[in-house]
Amino acid sequence: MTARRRPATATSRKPRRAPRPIRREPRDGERKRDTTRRVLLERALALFQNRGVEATTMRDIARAAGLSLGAAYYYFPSKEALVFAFYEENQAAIELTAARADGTVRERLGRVLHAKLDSIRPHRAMLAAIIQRLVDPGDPLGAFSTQTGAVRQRAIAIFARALEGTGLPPETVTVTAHALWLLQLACMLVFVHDNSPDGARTHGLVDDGLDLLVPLLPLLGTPAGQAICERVIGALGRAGMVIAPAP
Amino acid sequence: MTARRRPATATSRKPRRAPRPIRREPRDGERKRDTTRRVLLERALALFQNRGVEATTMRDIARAAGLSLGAAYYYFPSKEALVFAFYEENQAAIELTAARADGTVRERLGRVLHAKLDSIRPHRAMLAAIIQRLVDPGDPLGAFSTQTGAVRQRAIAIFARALEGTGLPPETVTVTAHALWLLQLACMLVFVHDNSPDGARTHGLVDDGLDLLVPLLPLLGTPAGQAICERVIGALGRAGMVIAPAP
DNA sequence: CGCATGTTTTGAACACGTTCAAATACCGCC
DNA sequence: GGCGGTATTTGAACGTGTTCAAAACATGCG
Repeated sequence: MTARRRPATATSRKPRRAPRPIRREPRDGERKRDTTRRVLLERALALFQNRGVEATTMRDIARAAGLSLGAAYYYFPSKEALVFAFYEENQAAIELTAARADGTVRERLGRVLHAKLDSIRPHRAMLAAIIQRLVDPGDPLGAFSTQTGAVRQRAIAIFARALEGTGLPPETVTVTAHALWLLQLACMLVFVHDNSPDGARTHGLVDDGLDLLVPLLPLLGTPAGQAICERVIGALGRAGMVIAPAP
Repeated sequence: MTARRRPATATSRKPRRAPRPIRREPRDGERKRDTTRRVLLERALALFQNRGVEATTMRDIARAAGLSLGAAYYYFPSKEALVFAFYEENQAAIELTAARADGTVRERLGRVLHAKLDSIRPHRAMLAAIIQRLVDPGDPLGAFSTQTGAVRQRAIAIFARALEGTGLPPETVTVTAHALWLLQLACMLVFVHDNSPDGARTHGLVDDGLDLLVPLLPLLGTPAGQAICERVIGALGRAGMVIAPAP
């Protein structure tokens, strides 16, 4: 599969060879360090998308960026860190496209969820390799960790904004936004392994789910619905989970 | 973390050494093959629980069972396979303890969920390492895969039996049992990283959740509830997911 | 320039999961 | 016992992610 290597002669200290010269053109006012880092990340994401995360080795990435293996680790402490960089980039991109506030609640929620799916479609193969970690509460790169808290809060805020037309009290909106974010995570889980054309099956599931859930939203404004929200917040609080309002 | 090894002298072809003699006493009417397999599994699970899955190497397992590395792979094709063996054992154990049919629906469901948590408590450290794979639909060892289908169906059947007193139509019971199984998976996800004494937080969450949900179950019997069930089944069907009735 | 100090780069070494050809044990049959 | 075939066992080798001491480069200062 790879080149055969010689029996590793234990003590073969050669003098350093001259490094291969690969262009890494800097951008405006960019430090050399930042240029190298950016190029490394670009090549890594390209490889991830072409071959998948698992199949891309750190040696591949380093070679594609014209660096040695160790240099790659100098800029990113682990392969995961490169993956997380993608995660952040994706969330920033979606905030730009899906945050419009016109239309009905149903339309706005549909736009957010469909946009999310569309934005990750090119990276499905890649996400399939890491989504397992996303849903692991113990993983520092997981969607629930404190490290990714900022990204998560921004994502939840988008749902909260989409709920603005409902007239529900703020606390209820916050709870519902959290629930919708969880729903989105579940949709991603399904989408990543959906091999129907354009992921039509998952998109259809999103629409069916929203058609079912959105008409029920006003019920959360009734006394009974409020009581349920209170109890959910109470139960989660007792379990040590804090539902923070969106900023 | 592990012992440092010497510089790996590259070309040290020694003749075969005599194998270390470690007792593997057979049980009644057991083939030698089965004895070795059983001992290997026992030692592996013990190591998993003491040190966690990640920290336990296949070399450790082989050594603990008095085998060489290759021999371990002769019996189990991968480390995962050893983990899956635990999964099956655990499910078989819980079926014995949690399948009693007396008490109210609330009591029966509580018994099933609490028993599940109790049964995995000794293995929390171990599950923390594999639960990520459990929730990955693409993983052959995941809870959703066809390979684990038999175990999953048995687990869902337990919930269906616990719902018998509700008087809901069979189809509704089936849907609800699937939903409860999903809920159980979520509880496991929480439980695995719950460091409160005896996992009290998660157990409390289970009770709070059931207190909230069980009183709503009769609503599923109303025409509106029936309609929702129909639509859920329809949506899942269009998405290519089949809800199979328990046997 | 010479030298020191910090930044970047290098590749060998490490432990891991897994594979495999070969060696050894086992067992029925003569 | 000896023979032949199967079952089991062995450990070196492979490719992987990651670490690390040292080398190479950059920059500031006399």
